[in-house]
Amino acid sequence: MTTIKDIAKRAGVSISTVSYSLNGIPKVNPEKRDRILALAKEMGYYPNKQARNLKMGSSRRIGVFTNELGSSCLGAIMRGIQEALSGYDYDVLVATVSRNNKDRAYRLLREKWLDGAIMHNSADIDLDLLQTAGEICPLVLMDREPNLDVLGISNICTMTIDNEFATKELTERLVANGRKKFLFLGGTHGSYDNLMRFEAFRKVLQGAGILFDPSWYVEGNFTEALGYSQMVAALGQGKVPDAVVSANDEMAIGALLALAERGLRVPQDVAVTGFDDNEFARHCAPPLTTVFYDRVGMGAKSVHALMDMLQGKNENHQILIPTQLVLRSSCGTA
Amino acid sequence: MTTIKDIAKRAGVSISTVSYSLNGIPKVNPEKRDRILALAKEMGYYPNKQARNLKMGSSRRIGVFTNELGSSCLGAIMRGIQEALSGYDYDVLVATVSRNNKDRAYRLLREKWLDGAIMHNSADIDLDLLQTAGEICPLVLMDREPNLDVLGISNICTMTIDNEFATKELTERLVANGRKKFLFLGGTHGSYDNLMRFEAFRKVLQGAGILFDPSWYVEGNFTEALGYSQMVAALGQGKVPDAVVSANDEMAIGALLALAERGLRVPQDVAVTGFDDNEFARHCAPPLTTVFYDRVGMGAKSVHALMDMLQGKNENHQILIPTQLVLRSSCGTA
DNA sequence: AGTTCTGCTAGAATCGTTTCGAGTGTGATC
DNA sequence: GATCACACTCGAAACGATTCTAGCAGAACT
Repeated sequence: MTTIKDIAKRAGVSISTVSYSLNGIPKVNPEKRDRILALAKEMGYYPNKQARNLKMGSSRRIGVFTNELGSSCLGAIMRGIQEALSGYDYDVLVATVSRNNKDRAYRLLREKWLDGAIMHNSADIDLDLLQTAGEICPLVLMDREPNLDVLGISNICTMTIDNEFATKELTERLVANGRKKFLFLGGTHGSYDNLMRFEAFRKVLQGAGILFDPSWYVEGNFTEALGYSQMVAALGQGKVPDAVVSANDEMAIGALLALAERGLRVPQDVAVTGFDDNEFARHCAPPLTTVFYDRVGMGAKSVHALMDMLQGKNENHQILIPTQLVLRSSCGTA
Repeated sequence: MTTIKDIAKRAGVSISTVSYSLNGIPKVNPEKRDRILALAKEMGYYPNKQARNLKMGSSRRIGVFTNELGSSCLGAIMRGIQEALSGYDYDVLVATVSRNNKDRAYRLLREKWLDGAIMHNSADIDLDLLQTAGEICPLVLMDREPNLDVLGISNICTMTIDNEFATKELTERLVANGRKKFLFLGGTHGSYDNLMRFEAFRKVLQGAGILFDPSWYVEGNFTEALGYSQMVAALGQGKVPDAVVSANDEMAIGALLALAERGLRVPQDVAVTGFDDNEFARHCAPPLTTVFYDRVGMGAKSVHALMDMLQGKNENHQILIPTQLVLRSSCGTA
């Protein structure tokens, strides 16, 4: 590691002169500055960010917290984050946080001097952790109720998918298609997305004068496995719908499997829809009608929101991510 | 930010005493130490890692470099990395590196004081970047030729999938199934994985006395789109195989689409295989025979390898990731 | 000639830690 | 009573940077 001191010694000047030269502060004799710059290059000098940040009181680092690192969804978001961040001189620290390892998350937040953080799938993150986080640095919250101001947390942006519009569009389509017996395959209890999707769904049915039996809401956890088993259970109880609206794609896939096993044809007998437009939605049998939203864009937007907040702009901003209905054969109206 | 100084002042002791107490160094009067610890807690003290690391000369941070952040494959690896890392007190910095943004990668490496780095998809990373990286910190290289010692790079582990075994198993199965006219759907030129897979494939055919026309190797780039278009092109040129071996799942899916469009039945007319056991391999029509390997485990192993190297153990170790054939209906022998 | 201004440079303090070396007071030993 | 070990504590120097303050030339003014 060559340091600023080494350069100063070799150049026969003081460290302040070197620092000024390196930072382009126009105090130094241009000739001398060029000599120092050349020397720095020759000696392979790279500034020690650790020291620099300590002195400057910022870390130029943002954190990304999530509880489901493996998901392709986060992958896309991360890509967006990275791409957007390459414009600013920041880097990214990634950490998983779940209910189990809260203290680790706390420690991370306080020790690492994050300049900002993006919380993904934050519905699963404890409120007091959020509060703590919000006190430390600006935050972008994904998939979380957008009315956090109640808690007195400032310095926060929320970013949510336009679940309402998407589900409305989707459900109306099914209604127009003549479907009458709806089954809703719900996600994890407490999930904001799930709640919003179900609410919008219910409202459309209500508006259309279609009776929805609450027992036809079956609760899954966003996984294919539970989508399958809950669908099997429902069919076993004689709940044979002509439309299954699933809170996400994975569960919809599970439902497709269960329906196929029972000999029910999709979409002739039952229409099935998902949400997310996952990689396999296009490829399953039959291809799944679902809702797309730009995840890479979400990542990028979250970065820009964070950077805005770091500059004192646009606090408590609420970002709504637009959606797009992707019609495929599983819903029978493609 | 409460600092060690604040605590010292409030406790009426010197900062060194506080530091000793906080670090459990048994020099301090136990009573006083407890008092200081309590005070630290009360004041909400968290050590500033930035300062600590500067003093200690390490960052307790590893970097993960990749060129394809969005992939679900990396997602799983990241999960493994995080899980394994939670045992050590390290955190993770993620960066994308491609041929285009080399300087950024260089800067990152030199400025961030990484204690180690994991290079994913490193086949796409320039050699001199690797060399630089290797000089700075220990490295784990994924998907890269395992004979780097030639270059005089030390402090490196490589981690590769057992492409040879997997492809051998797969191809032999197809041969035993009576397939004769093979088409190989290759991945990006220069990819280590692709090369190894093709080599193993060719060897099996040779051993079985089956002639392989080199023009029946069609080059894709691991994407579904090119898998599709290359398959269409091949069929258009009259290359109608009875088995398509694809270097990965995505291209295999593309091929499935192309074959279906031509009215060729899978697996009756054509057997199709993939590689990776992606999320959708199970769900496509027909379900895809492919090769599974434990990506979460790869992440974890890479961390352990890195930690070993940090302790001066097991340099230049080569890790082979075992594979598992996943038989589904697309190959006709399930 | 004396003063002020300007351009450049050096020194020192600082960020929040760790840790060495030196210093204190106490009790045990010679 | 002097010596010494011991337990404890403190001050100060680092780590590698930034930046304030002050100083020193020489030029330009009165």
